[in-house]
Amino acid sequence: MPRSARPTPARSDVTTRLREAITRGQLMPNERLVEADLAATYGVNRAHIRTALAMLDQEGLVVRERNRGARVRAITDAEALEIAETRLALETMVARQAAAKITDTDRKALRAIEADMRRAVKDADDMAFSRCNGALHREIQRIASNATATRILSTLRSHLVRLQYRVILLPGRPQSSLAEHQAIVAALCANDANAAEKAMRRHLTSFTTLLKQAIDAARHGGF
Amino acid sequence: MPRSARPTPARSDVTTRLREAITRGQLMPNERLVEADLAATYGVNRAHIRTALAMLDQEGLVVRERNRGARVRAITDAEALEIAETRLALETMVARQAAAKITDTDRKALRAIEADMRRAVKDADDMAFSRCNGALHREIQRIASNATATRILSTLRSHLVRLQYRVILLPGRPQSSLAEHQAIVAALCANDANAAEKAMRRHLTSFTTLLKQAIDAARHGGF
DNA sequence: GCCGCGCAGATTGTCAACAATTTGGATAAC
DNA sequence: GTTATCCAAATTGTTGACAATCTGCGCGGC
Repeated sequence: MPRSARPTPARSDVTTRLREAITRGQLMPNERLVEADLAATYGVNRAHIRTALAMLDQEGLVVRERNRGARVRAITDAEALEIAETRLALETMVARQAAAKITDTDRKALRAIEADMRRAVKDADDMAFSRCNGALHREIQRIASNATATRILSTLRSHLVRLQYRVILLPGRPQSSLAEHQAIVAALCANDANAAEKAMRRHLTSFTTLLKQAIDAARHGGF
Repeated sequence: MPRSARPTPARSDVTTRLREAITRGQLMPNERLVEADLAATYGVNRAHIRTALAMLDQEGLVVRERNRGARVRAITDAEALEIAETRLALETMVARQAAAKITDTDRKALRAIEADMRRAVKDADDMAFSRCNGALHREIQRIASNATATRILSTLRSHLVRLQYRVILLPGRPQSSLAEHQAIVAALCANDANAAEKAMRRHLTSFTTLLKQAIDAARHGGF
């Protein structure tokens, strides 16, 4: 039987679609998530929305109060830093593990992404740079093949994506970030776990510091 | 109105009860979780069970296959090590943060738990020791007040509890574990972030190593 | 004996209706 | 003008029924 007119048009993962809507900022923090509305929007039953909200609650992207419904969880500045630091701790571990497991194929993949990233910096293409950034980190996680850490990092990232742009758009950030990434790639390709961990720590420390500055600037300046 | 005959007898968190049933081993790995049965067991509606299963799925404690229901997720040996290593990375960070924030009240609490632990070792009371162990780690997390890391660690722990006993019951383990914990407490009380991180790393590295040995022994020996 | 076929039971997926609760505003009292 | 009270609309919580799907078993053909 051809599935031309499929009965469930990708309705299986409303959770994914809702998650993306939140991380992309289409649903603003503290915005109420009315089950009936969401059901209508995504063309599914209220039960689907209900379980999706339960999962996103567990994931920390929404909060639910009994009889009061769900809202997009607004993360505080302090929490953003917590997340950035937790990410740092995990990604340094992942970098170390990746250095121990890397193969020639992996090296090629890393260098390809690095080349893309260099190009993006030269062209001053922030969007492309951001994509390469994500791709590189994900590739390192794939090499480390630590499913547990990868899963946790992906949920942490979903909380950070919105803030990330503030940092990337800082003047001179792409250049220094590129250098940091190159150091990471070099260490990984050399099988040097210590150097890889150190390079990743330096990279993410710098990210965290800049994030902190961006947050402070937002608080005092134009909020 | 008095709530003598309360309408919802703690039915609100079937999720918690299910989670505990799994972590305590009352529900075995790969055991099928039939919604109707669970609903009857816990005296709630199938919808409750359904959302509980969705959350525990997100948490990684159960797996669900479409139209085939949910089962308790069986974690592999490799995964157990992944989890232990991830835990190590997070708890070393937490130890560092706790050292930076510790107050006199916190110091007292830590020393009290340490005393309990010493007593448990002297009495060779493994259960009490295990409780103190958990209490100490939780207290350190509370001091660090990194909600993000604490949340992640609590789910990681839920995966490790069953394996934990294998390690604790090894001969001589309580004694060496006690010494490791004392080093951690001392470093924390001295506000020494570097020493605290180092002590925690040593402690959890030793735990991870023993866990690895226990796994290998189980594989080759009597499993 | 072995393999495919199909049926019945068990189980999950979907849905709509109803009950319970909250929320905002209108109304009345002061 | 302010506050308290109550009602109606909106929203979530709960339940049961039905449809879709899977699973195991018996039956028949070879």
